[in-house]
Amino acid sequence: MRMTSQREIILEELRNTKSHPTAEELYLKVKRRLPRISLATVYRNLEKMVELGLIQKIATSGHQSRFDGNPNFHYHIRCIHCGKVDDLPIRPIKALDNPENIELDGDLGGYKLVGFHLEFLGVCPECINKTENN
Amino acid sequence: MRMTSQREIILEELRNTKSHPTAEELYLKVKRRLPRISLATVYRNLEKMVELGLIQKIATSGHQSRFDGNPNFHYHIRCIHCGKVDDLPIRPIKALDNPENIELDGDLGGYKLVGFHLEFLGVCPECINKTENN
DNA sequence: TTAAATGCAAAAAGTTTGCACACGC
DNA sequence: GCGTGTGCAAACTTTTTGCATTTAA
Repeated sequence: MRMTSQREIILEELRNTKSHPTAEELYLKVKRRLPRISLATVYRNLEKMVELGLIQKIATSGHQSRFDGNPNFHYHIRCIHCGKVDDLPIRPIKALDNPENIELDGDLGGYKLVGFHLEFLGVCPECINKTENN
Repeated sequence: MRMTSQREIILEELRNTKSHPTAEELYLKVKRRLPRISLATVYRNLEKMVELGLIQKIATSGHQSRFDGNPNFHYHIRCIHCGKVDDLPIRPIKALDNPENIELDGDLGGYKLVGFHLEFLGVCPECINKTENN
C-alpha cells in the first residue's frame, strides 16, 4: 500500500476520535487539513484499511456505516435516537465467544457457522436529556 | 388500518415464504397477482406492518433490508456470500435474554441499555457448494 | 363522504465508479 | 517510468416523498 498524505491523515484523524464517525463526518475533519480531498477518496481508503484490518467498519443496520480506528474486538452500543455509536467496555460473553459454544436446539439448515454480529442498543446521555426536557 | 387488496396480498405473500425477501423481491412476487402495484406501496405497507408488530424488519448491515412474516422473536443467520437470511432454531442465549443479565466490566458511559441486536453469520448450503466446486 | 391508501415519477441519501491527471516508489 | 491513488462528476442502489387520483369504511 502506497503511503499518501490522504491515507495518513484519514487514519490519523480516525484514531484521534473517540466517536465512531461516518465517512462523511471524517471527510469533513480531514478536509480541514487537506482542503482538496474528495469524499470518494475517504470511502476508498476506509474500505482498503478495513480489508487490511487496520480499522473496523460498523455497518449499522439501515443507517450510514461508521468507522472505528481501533481494530481490536470490542462491543459497541448504538443510540436508538441519534444513531451515535460508542464503545461498550463489557466482558466478552461466554456463550458467544466461540461458535462452538452456541447451544443449538436443532440443526443449522446446512449453514456453516462463521461468527455473529452483536450490537447493543440504548439511549445516549444527550438523548436521555432531550427526552427528559420534553 | 384500512384493508386494501395490496396490503392483504403483500402480507399473504410474505407469510407464504420461508425465505426473508427484500422489498423488491416481494414486490416482484406480489406484482404477479397485482400487476399495477408499485414498489412504493410495498415499502409503505411493510413499514406500517413493522410498526404494528405484524412482521419483522431485518435491517442487515450494509445490504437491503429483508422482511420476516413471523413476528415472534427468533434468531437469524445471514450468508456472508450471497446475503440470504434464514431462521436459526437455537435456544435463546441466557446471557442476553435480558439487559440486566449482561455482565459489565465498567460503566455504560451514561447510556440507558435498551436491548441488543444479534445476528449470526455463516455460509449457506448453496454457497458452500459453489465454493467447493471452484 | 372523506380520510387513508395508491401509482407514478422524481428526489433523497449513501456509496461506488469511470476517467484523466498526479505522484509515490 | 510504472502503476497506484486522487479529484471530480456522474452513476448507482435503496428507500422516501409529493401529488393527483382512487378506494374502503
